[in-house]
Amino acid sequence: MQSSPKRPTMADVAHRANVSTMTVSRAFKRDASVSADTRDRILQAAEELGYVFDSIAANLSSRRSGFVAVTIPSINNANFADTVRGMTEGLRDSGLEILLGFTDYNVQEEERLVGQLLQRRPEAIIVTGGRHTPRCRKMLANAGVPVVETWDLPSDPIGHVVGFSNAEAGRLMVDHLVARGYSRLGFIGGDTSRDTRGLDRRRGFVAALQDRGLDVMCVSDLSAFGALMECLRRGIRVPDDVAIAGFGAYDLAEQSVPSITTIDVGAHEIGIRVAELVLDLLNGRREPDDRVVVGTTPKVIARHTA
Amino acid sequence: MQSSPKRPTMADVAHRANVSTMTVSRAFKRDASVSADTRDRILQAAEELGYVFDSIAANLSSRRSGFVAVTIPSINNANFADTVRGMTEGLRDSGLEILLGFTDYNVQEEERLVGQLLQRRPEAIIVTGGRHTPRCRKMLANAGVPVVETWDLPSDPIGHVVGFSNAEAGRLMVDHLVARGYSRLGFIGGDTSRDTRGLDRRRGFVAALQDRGLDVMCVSDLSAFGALMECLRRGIRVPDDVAIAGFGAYDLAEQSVPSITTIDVGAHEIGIRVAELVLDLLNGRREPDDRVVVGTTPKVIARHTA
DNA sequence: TTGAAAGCGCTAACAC
DNA sequence: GTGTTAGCGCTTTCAA
Repeated sequence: MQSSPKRPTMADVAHRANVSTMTVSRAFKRDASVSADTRDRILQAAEELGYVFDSIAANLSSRRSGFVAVTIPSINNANFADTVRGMTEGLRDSGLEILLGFTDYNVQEEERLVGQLLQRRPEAIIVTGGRHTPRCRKMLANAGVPVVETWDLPSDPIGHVVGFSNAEAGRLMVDHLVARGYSRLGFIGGDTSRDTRGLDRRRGFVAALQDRGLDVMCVSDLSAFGALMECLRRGIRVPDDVAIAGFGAYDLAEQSVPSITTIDVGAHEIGIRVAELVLDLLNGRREPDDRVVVGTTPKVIARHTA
Repeated sequence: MQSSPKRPTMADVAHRANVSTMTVSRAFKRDASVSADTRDRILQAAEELGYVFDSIAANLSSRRSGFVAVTIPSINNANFADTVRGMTEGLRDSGLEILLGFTDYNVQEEERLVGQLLQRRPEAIIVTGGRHTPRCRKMLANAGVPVVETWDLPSDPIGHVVGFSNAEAGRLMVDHLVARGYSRLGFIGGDTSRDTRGLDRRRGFVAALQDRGLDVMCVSDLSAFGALMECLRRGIRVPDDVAIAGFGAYDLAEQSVPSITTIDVGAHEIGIRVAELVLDLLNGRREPDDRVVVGTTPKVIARHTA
């Protein structure tokens, strides 16, 4: 599958342009200390040879991979996708690429994934959530690069944090519902043992209910839409007979008729903030040792279902 | 940021376990030709030293990156996310990792991205769509690794193809609508110059209309939901006053009341098929030179809006 | 089953 | 502004 003979290397380009490989190397990283003339010759020689820069070799030599490793639970989730998009935007023009992995909401899988990602020598590693296996924590702590936990506010962070309290988000919604006069509240979702952030929101929700001595009835995440549609099918009036609130501020919740009351956690902004933090850390604008905790603030978006 | 002194290398592990680095290397890739006893010693030494395998060095030496490069237009799209998920599943246990990049529906950006990805020496490259800049086509054609175009059925493929005709998908929906007695059809979306697949669907749709001499009114993609909700707001009855059909078979379309007629293109299956193809190619189960075209078949899912 | 030697294709560090 | 030297940390290849 190799293009017939053998890929050209910098040495080939150097030879053709009558310079040393070092000069070729400089020309390719826009190092100012190459004369315009020389650079032109080099780039032309490279073009003629069909030379493609080999970053693996560059990475090994410079001991910089150019990667930021990122783990998210799933790619099929608009919230995490927004966060990754934020990171992508924030890292644009930094020369860093995102190496993305999916944990499938499973800490065992996360452990495996983190181990694998670290072998690629990322310059920073960003994980979703603050709960990990002991072995995973240890790997992260010993990685020797900045670690950022997101989408959570762990009490014992490994390194840096950009996120919010999921329990607090749950409480927030109870406050909202109670203020609207609802008194029999329930929670749909977040009961799988794997989505620990969903569980945290449920806990916060239930705890807030208990504080008030209220009953339980119905609230959810994306499933709010499913619940709403089911109510329509059954002729249950929303929000008159029952209120429904979601979580995540999906586009869908806004479009929906009636539009769905939800919590916006600023998923995209989390990504942006993470990127800023990582760049500050990597460029020495921030000391690696001062642990940064960026608390983002979930907000209730009051709409028509609650 | 380095763990104080210096990361341990294979040589350190070898030294501690009283073997050569070569034996350590073998132990780490579960090479059978290492005695169980020796391997145990090595793994223990590695554990004690906190050794982390450096795949960059391994990649350079073996000239295998372990990467499959993948470009998709956006991470915020359930369809492409499904495809990536399919690939992830299909490549699990193959030792290959996905290096994902986003083009933002922009062929210029795709060109830049492909250039960047190729520098990482992927073992195969998978791109979304069959339209690329000339320079991008050239890079792909000369990459020296399998190239797969997806989500399209280009007339002049670069390498392999796993996809479907977007124009055909457009026609399919016209057939469906006409069969249901609708005669004034329109198309919402696919008019940005960048989403060429959306445009193709529109073309197929319009071409099919012209074949029948019909008027134009309203059809869409995810926007079908938006259109539907707007109709509800205005008291327009769907599908009595107007029919609405979407594209992509999002969960939302099924949940929605009324549920939305749509086209399922088997996004997840595309990912699975791509992974199979790539593995066949890489393992020599298939000749790299026989161009494979896997045509997937979009299907209309008739529901309540049309 | 194990080891020695020779790189992989770049860049750091230092000359000039 | 450009070149030389010496690796980066692994694996390939060949021997034993």
